Amino acid sequence: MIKYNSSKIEKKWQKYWEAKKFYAVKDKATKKENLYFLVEFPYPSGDLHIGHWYAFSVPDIAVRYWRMKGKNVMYPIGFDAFGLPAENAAIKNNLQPEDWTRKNIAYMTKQLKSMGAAFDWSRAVSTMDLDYYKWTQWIFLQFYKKGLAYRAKTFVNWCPKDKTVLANEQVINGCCDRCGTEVVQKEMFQWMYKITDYADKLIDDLEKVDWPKVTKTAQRNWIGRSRGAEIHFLLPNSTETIKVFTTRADTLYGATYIVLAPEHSLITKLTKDQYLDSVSRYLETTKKKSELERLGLEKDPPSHKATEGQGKTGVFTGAYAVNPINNEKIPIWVADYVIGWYGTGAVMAVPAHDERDFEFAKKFKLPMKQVIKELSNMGTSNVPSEHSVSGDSAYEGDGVLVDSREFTGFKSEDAREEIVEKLAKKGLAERKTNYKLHDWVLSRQRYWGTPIPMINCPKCGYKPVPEKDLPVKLPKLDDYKPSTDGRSPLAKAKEWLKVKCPNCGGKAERETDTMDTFVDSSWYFLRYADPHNKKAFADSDKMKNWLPVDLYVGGAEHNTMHLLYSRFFTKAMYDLGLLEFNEPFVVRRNHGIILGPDNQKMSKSRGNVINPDDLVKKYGADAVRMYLAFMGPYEQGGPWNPGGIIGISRFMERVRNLLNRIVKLADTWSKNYREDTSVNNIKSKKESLRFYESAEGNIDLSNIFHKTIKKVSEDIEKLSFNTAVSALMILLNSIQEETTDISPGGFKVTHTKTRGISKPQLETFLRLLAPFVPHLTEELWMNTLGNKKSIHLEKWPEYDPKLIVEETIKLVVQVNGKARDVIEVMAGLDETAAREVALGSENIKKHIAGTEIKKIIFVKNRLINFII
RNA sequence: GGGCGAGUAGCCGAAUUGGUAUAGGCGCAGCGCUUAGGACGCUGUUCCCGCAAGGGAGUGAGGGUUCGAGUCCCUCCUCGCCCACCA
Repeated sequence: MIKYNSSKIEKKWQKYWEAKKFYAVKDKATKKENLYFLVEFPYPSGDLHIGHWYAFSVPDIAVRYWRMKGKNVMYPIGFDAFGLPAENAAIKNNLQPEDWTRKNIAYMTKQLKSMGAAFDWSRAVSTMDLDYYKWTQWIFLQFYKKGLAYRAKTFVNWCPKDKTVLANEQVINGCCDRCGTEVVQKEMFQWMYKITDYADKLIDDLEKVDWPKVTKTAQRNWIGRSRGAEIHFLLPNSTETIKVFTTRADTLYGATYIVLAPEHSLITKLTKDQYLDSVSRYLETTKKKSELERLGLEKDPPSHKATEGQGKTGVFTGAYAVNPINNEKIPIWVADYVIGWYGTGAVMAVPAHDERDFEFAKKFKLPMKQVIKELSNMGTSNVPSEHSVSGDSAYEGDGVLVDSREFTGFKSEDAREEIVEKLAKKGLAERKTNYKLHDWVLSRQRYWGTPIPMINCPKCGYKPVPEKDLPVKLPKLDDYKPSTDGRSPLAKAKEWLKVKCPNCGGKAERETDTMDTFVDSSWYFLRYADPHNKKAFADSDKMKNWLPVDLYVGGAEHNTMHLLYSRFFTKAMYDLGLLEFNEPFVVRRNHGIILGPDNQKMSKSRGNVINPDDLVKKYGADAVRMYLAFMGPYEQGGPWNPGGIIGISRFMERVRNLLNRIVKLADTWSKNYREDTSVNNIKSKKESLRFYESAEGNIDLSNIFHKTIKKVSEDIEKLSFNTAVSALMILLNSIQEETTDISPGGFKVTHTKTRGISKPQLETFLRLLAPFVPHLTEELWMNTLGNKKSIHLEKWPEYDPKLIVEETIKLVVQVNGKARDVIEVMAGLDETAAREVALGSENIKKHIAGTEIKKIIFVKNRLINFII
């Protein structure tokens, strides 16, 4: 056999497909429905890892399948080119970020092409291209006009190492998600996107999309909608009130003190003189605390366990507030367990019914008052509650109110309504919904990003760059390193900085912050529909052809970042009349992560990194693709099994040998021996030939063929690639059992079972394999079988439901639920006949002998169960 | 602490949704390939008793529902991911 030179053959076909422009999809194809399959575009880190292969080459199977099914499938690719890692790497290597990134893009493009995926390179976009970020800026301006982009002073997450602000979503356990440095809180002026305007829609519209449950719940929790009320606590001798947010107005009678976050604006005003010292000391210490310390967490990132016994801290202000429901005077404390930015930054503490308040009250010996009783204790009010105040925990559940004047006896859910209602009439409360979601801080004090198209005029303030002046080009800077003062490096571009105010024409300066990379990637999927448009981010007719995205495959790490931002962009652009849909991705599927062979996350320091280039060199791209599809459920990922890929390699070799043998045999025989009856073994050889040339093929194989077509089709549609590969292996096993086996030296028939396979059947087999191993099947299709047109332009085989129906089935015969025999019977056998057959079995007779059959359970075409 | 998911052979994993548990692959073992070679072919491969026929046990642990449970319900254990003082 000729050795299969995978790298040579794969390159050959990649060039052929590219030259023929197979994958450059037209916006419209006659009589073909458009499908838009999207994978998350890669960050140009410089090297394609196995995870990229998993993310891109496996969905490519579905892309190729749907193309063969007659759809016009767009499968675009691009680069998320701006961002911190590129800039940091460039600093390290003493290069310009642009040069570093362009070099990586060039190299990764080469690597990506080696996958043999059906990417449409003619639509490739890169977020660092002027043509692209012009529109990132343009969209910013549209948002700005509608008040969806604004500048404000706010507490932000500041990474001291990367010297930039981070969005909330980019802070993991109080640390920078890029470098792991502990984040500090800083109050700064920042540009923000008003994503909070869309909080409700972002939650409610999750109903409309087919997304993984985890992603949906992650988004719901992240947005964190909670419905409750704001209650006003009065300050004696003052017109001011302290507003607190609560979801538990039913516990209002149990409020025994008020807690203000250290950031609360009223603290200095209301603190009594003799407490000023201790309060200001407390504020100082909290300021110095990191997020982690404030949470009472250990600093060690791996554990992050709550430190035992450390407990809560706080200080009394000397002031009191009046509970509006019962006019009780309760003390006002300051404690950092209350978060400044959430709700009103103040809470009413109900230690009897809230764990945190309980802990605090216990430590500072503050009173506790039980006002809720568990429902199970109803009617037995003399029995002390299990969760009495003197216990060691608070009762946080709903129940029945006690000690709450006219509301005593109310159920929690009713009391919540009634109490707020009563106070609202006096203007002392209002219903309120709060969200955990913050506005999205989009400005970054770094160089390598999209410049924010704003101008700061000393007279007129911030003014947008006129649209005609877009793009605001990112200037080349010799020293682009971040500065310690928090000012963006762009401030160093002295000439670039100077600009006329669009309002008054006076001297002004450009905004020097750049945008978060997540802004760039929040709309890239729109650009693919019309990537070369000079007049708009995308033409609306072209968008109609493709959008919204039909299937978006990517990693679960984007659940609360990219996927949330993209949805916000889509909704905001929809409201601006720029889009005709308000959800960007109809179907979303998360892929798993490939771990190292040691079941650990791949990392250089662990030395468990699998390099796809080496694998491609050794086994070929086809084998790598197919193995990744085969190794397990796609959503699950899992450890890389170094031995496993050999199985795929063997499978491919068997396919090759099968084709080569049969074609060679057929050729030789049709040329030399068709009419010759004198040669030994002529019968079986002739029979093989007859099968090969017959149109209907081997009837004995048609059942397995049609079953496989059905199975593989359904599995690909479900993205259940591993079981699809399995089915193909089973098919090959069946074919080989039924086919001529020839030794390499000659035409010796070694098996008696030989029945042969027809050319149409072989071709069907290759078509089924084409999405999985595009290069191998193309080689066999065009070279071995001599077809003129590419297999990737072929139609996907259809199955005939009639040929899937089994003639016989295996009837399982059970006695008392235990399988005792399996009998092959005609399909569709009814109970009476089945019982007769089953009772004929010796083994069944043995088990039933001497007893009476009490009951028979019969499942057609499956089993019969005798209960004795 | 909360949420979600998972646990099946030596390993990766299947299982028509409640109907023969372990398909397919890896690994391992045996045999074959009238020249070698293997990324070749065939056969076997859950455990225990048995020459075999056959029987018993068996899907993290324990219990339940059912003629029948990997699948449904309850309790618990382990692992993974996400969130986390959000009032």
